[in-house]
Amino acid sequence: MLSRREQDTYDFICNYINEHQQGPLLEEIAAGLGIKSKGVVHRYVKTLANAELIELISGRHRGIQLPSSEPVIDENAPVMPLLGRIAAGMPIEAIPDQNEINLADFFMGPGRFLLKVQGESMIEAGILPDDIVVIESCVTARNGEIIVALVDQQDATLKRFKNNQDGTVTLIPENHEMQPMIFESHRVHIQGVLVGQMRSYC
Amino acid sequence: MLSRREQDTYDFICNYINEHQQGPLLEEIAAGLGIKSKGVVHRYVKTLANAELIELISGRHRGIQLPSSEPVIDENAPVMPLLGRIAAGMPIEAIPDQNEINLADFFMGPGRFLLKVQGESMIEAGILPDDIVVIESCVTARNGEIIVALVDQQDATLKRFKNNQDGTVTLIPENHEMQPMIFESHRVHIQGVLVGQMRSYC
DNA sequence: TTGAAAGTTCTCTAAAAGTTCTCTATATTT
DNA sequence: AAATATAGAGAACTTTTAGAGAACTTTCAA
Repeated sequence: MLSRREQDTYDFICNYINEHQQGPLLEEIAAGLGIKSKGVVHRYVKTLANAELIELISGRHRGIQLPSSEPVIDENAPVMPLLGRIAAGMPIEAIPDQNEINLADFFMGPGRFLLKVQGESMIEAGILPDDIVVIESCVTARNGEIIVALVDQQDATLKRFKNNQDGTVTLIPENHEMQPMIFESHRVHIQGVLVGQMRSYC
Repeated sequence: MLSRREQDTYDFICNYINEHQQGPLLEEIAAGLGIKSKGVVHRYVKTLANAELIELISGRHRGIQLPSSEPVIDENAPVMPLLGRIAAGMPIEAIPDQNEINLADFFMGPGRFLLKVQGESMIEAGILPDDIVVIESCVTARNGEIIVALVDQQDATLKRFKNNQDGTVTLIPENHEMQPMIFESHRVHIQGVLVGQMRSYC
């Protein structure tokens, strides 16, 4: 986590490189932030380099760069062939421009985790008991998204989310045998939103 | 269970981080709750950290964070943390002896491929349009399995399989608006059986 | 090649923010 | 009535953040 002035320094560097296609001098950063000592700026710059937000070529004039993003190629990538669409019609209709799916790309991402589903409250959304759901951590959701919500710090459930804009929220099960539940907003804390689902039949 | 003011503090922190993308100062919380002493606020904050509702970077200014979804994900290995079961009950019930799922193990195997689902014929089995299904190639199936069947070398469909033992088979859609179809066995060729299913909400 | 310009490393200062106390008061429970 | 949990004030202290500036080393261009 960056302090205020570290953040300022980072913002300045990004803007500068954007405009000039080269890194700023320490003294330019200092002037830009209203700091008189380049030693101070150098301290911030080193912190940013440490956090790998920038790259620093030691000693070099204007040796501040944005990090070179080298795409890492995974040798044994979890890639499976995607043959086509299945339904009535031709035996199997090919899908143009997509002939494989990378499972990692499909499901994985920062802040994501899995939960096993218990109960039938989301059955009409195609989420069955013992399915695995992929959740991305966050604290807010848009209306209509399916979320993991913690009510009163006690009960975690998977439900469709609706903010009623009057200090209450509604958690909607996708099962016509169950009723939507209305809670005061402060009782409901969002743990994450649903981004994927998977099921094994073995 | 949290006391009233602890709950207030937690709500304030969540809202603050939501709006500002950074943690609040103790004095900002104090002002927000109408408390004059930052010592008091610090006591509440420590309780929340203790309950692991927030994370506290000791000493740091604005060092209040929402809990980092701890399990750090290695982008290169198709392994994701499996946190537990979700439903009513405890916040999240841990699953003993299984805390991660390897996507490759979960889905991949020799002779397996993917198909994208078109149509709603299997909707009551939790298989929706645009879902991806994992199929394992084979030429026979047991009753009750969901298979990819090719009828008259022309029409490939995903249906539940039943061998009637009288020279006919029944292909059963999981949608009460559609009718099961009976074919003479020689007209139906099994392409593979359903072993997995996945869906992305992004 | 050489000197100005730029980067690096330091020490020092001060304000801001977090931490740890003690003290008080009011409910609520036993 | 005593014990306990909750709620708040505020003082004293430590650590972090922010900045100034001096001394030094390295880079780079005339």
